[in-house]
Amino acid sequence: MTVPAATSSSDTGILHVDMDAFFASVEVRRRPELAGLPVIVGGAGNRGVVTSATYEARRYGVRSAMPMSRARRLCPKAVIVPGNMDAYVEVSKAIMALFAMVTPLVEPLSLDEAFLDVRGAERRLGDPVLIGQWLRARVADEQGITCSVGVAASKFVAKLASTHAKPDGLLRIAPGEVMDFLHPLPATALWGVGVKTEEQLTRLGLRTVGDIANTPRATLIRALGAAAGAHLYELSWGRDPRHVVPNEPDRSTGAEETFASDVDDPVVIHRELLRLSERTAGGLRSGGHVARTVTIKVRFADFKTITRSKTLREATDVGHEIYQLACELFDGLGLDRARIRLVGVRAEGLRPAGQAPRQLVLGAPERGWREAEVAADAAAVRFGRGAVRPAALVHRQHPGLPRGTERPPQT
DNA sequence: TAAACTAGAAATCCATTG
DNA sequence: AAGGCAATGGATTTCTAG
Repeated sequence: MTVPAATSSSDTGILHVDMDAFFASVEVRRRPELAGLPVIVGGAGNRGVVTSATYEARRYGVRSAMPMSRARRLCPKAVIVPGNMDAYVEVSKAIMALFAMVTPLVEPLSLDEAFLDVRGAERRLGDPVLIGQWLRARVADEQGITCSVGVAASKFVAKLASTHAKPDGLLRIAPGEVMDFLHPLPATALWGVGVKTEEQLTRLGLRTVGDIANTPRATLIRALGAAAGAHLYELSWGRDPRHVVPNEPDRSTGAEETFASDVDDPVVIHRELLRLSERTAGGLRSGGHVARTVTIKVRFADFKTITRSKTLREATDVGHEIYQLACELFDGLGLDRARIRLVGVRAEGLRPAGQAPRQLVLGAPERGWREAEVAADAAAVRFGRGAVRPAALVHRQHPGLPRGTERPPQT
């Protein structure tokens, strides 16, 4: 990688920092005997997908989000390891702390990547390229993993640059180089262009970013909708006014789970809804939030997926209230032992807890639940998760028995 | 063919309200 | 009085990304 000495990079103050093959890299660092091998992180069960893969595995065509069965066929000698989310969160905290040393203007996109606006740090730390190299060295030293950095004047060019630099590289795109860099790229390189948008673009005969740039705005808006059309047109000319915004508040939190095998027993479904509701409520409480809208998601055996939601007048962070609502929504579907692959529970319309004090209605059925759940939160901190849980969830989880096959306790 | 999980944004449809 | 309209909030789906 080269850093042109004569160029000032002070006009490109946005960095995109992205760990290389993050989960897989952390696994390799934890288990050095895996170094140099094709390693795949993902659900080991028969229904898992690839979460992350080392470059050795990618050479065989393994990609993240790929069904594990397919990945195994592509690369039979790959070492498949289950994820250790706690370990990834820990590394994530460390790198985010490193970013914070550079600037308060850090916008995390996920556990392993973030935008940094370093325009205010130049006097103190040097130009953006220097800062990028410093970050890469520190991440390598302290975490034993590599990362890549894109440097540009805007967020989306910085992101494309880091992708281009991978693995273990840094790329700066100067303002004068943006068009030459951008226009030959396939349209799918643009943020927001996925499978469906690509189909639309192909229908219009548009393959590259340059093709989009040379298409009338109105045509794009007609084909893609107001927001996406205008957005893509602007991006294709290298225009991206979005700022680096730290700490966007959460808008929703939730949990979903795919059964090890399809379930048609409503009792099992309800029990799962309870578990997911408790987890969702725990997420609300740990974030200091309450929510007004509860959404359930049901995916059937044929992969058809529906959602149903309901909005409360009073926001809540109580698992049992969420569970009640989730059950109402599920029962309202009127299913007759349909084969279900996945259920999920989400809480939306988040607001800070304590803003609107909960009215305690004497004799209301949910009275006391919140207190019980807060106590359970505290016990979980002291004794570990699962120390306290609803009775309906106690007789669970025989090790080795696939989820979804156990019978409900007879009443 | 086999398809996790978490999340945000936008589009569409619908009902209510003024 | 009737009808239309905009604004708003909610429900649902769809698309995208890591």
